[in-house]
Amino acid sequence: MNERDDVVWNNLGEFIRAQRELANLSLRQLAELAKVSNPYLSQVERGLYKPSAEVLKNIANALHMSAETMYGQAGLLDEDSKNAAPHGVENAIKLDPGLSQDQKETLIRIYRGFTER
Amino acid sequence: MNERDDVVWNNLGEFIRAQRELANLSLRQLAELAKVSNPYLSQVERGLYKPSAEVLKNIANALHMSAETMYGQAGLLDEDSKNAAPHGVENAIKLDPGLSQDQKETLIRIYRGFTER
DNA sequence: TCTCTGCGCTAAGTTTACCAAGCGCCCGCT
DNA sequence: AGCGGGCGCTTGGTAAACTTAGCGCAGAGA
Repeated sequence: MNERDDVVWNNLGEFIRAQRELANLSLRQLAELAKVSNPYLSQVERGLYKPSAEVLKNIANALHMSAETMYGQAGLLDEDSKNAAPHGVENAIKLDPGLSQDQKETLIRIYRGFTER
Repeated sequence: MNERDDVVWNNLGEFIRAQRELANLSLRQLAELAKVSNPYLSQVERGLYKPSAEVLKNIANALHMSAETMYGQAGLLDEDSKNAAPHGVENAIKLDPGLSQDQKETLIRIYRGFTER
């Protein structure tokens, strides 16, 4: 864990605290909503701990924000949000965010096996 | 952590192992790519441990898939955005004039096998 | 044959996320 | 004045994530 990552985690804490205060929630209130102990949340907000994805998701839901946004702030998402143009089965497959690269290749291979004949 | 979650984590392990084998990677190779120890990856694949989001992201990148997909498989994404996926793939398949009805059903079955939790 | 290398797994240890108990402070009561 | 309750924080402790060392097996050469 290098110090660039530390900065990211610190920002995450500040981000959570800012959102919590924006929602007019006390530390204890948010802790209960997010199903974590209040001391732990305190330490997370000050950047002492790196919360797990599970906790991150609960905090996000408690703050009425998407888990993706939370992961983004935590630096846990890919930057490669590369999307292509939509047309036809192959492109729809390539666009689908719920498929892995290998799954996409598998589906496309099967699809071509059906059509190229 | 109730047992419904355990099932999710188990599926995650199987999912990772399947993807790894699809990519023709040995456990040690993927471990190095994902910057984790190979015994740990082994236990993750067998559902003994619940990897942190950090590890999940590294594994996803090593397998050339998006971190979101990984989180989705791990059950770490929002429930309220669970239906947000437009399923453009299924529609594109159904609209494709070059596929027979059986072929469409086959493709959709495989697709759902990939995306369902 | 025997050795070498890579495979997946086990065992034991270290690190770290997370919790329960409790402290000190401030503010609103009476 | 005293007291009660909410605030955020510190302090141990437990459990779980993660690592290092090493086991046994299978296949490939010499």
